Amino acid sequence: MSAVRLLVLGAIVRRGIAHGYRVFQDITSWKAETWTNVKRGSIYHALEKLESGEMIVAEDSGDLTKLGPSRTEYKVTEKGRAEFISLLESALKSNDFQLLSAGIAFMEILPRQRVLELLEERLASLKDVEHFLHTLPTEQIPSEPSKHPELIGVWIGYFEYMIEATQKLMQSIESGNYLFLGEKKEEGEI
Amino acid sequence: MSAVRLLVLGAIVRRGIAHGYRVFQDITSWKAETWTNVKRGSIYHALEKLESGEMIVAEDSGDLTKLGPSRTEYKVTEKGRAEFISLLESALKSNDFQLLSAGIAFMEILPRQRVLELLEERLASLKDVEHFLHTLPTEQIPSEPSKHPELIGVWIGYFEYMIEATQKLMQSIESGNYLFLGEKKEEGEI
DNA sequence: TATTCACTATTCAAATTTGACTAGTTGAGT
DNA sequence: ACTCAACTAGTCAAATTTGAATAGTGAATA
Repeated sequence: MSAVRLLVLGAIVRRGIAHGYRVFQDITSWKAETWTNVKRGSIYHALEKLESGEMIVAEDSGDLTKLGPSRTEYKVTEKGRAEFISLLESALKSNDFQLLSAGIAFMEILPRQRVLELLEERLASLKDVEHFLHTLPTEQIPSEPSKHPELIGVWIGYFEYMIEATQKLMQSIESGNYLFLGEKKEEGEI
Repeated sequence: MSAVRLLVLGAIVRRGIAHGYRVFQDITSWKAETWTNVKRGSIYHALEKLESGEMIVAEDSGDLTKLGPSRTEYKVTEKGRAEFISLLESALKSNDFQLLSAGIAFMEILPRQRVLELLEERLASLKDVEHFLHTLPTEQIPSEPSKHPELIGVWIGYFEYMIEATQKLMQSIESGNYLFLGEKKEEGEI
């Protein structure tokens, strides 16, 4: 599963209400050319699919006074919000980096403890893959691509980095950074 | 561009001749569940596209004696080989990790010096992105996803790792590992 | 020997992604 | 006033990806 639905739902959730081009603008402004590469077309398609699945509804009212080309504004339904939470949770568990990125972007929508649980799951899965990669045989003059030391090496390094990054993220969350669901600014003790 | 065409062409190049399922088997055996995630359907589609573009040709002869369901065997044409080289070169330049992986898998098909040039280009591009990421503002309580310190941080770390991995790879190639195009086993000096 | 399971091999429809196109609005310069 | 470029907003066809369906063969087993 790609990150498009998660990003689109998240963009509308943040705004409360939004039309396609606004969602596109928001997402591309977040992306920084790197962690997202969502095209306009995919966004409009996702909006159609989400609408037909009753995750979002088109709002006719809104600023009819506004200028510019006509547009359709959408709001997220209850069902859509549930879907958003579900996508967000699997993004944080997934070991796909694009999904993790989107997950981090929206993680404060979940309770702190829940995020830590999900990242713990992710960590376990990353470690499994890393371990598996270490079991693969390599050959100095590789007889087939899967045995290329550089290929295996670069992937082991990647998973090592992902493990480290996940642990650092968890520590940062554990140490009280950011405001998660149900938390208030300026807390003293508790 | 995805890695499918590169992988399919590469798989046929390695075999000299191959049918779709063989290509699928080879690719999935290389992948180790991690660096490729190519589905059967995509391979057959790629074969059709490559055939219609005259990158490969179907061979009717071959082992007619072989058992099992009927199949179509393909060979790579001159044009296809040129395309393969071109895809391989852009894969090694690209800062997409999937493409780099496929590029590494086949890199010995190019001359050593050429691979180093391509990786040098990749390195420059990675450094540009890393520098760009450092210019992005962050906020401790992020007002929008793009300003999330964890998000930016995790991506900076990722590019740092990619830069490091590319440099290590280049050093390994420079130090004489592997046999590239035009090189022979068991060389003494020169 | 009939059944079931696993493997080989391909095809196809449906979902998704991409990139190009249309079209209205605003603002800057001439 | 006129033109041109840039931005806003959306649509659409074509390309690609996905996952399920089909179908043949061999091997095991009850």
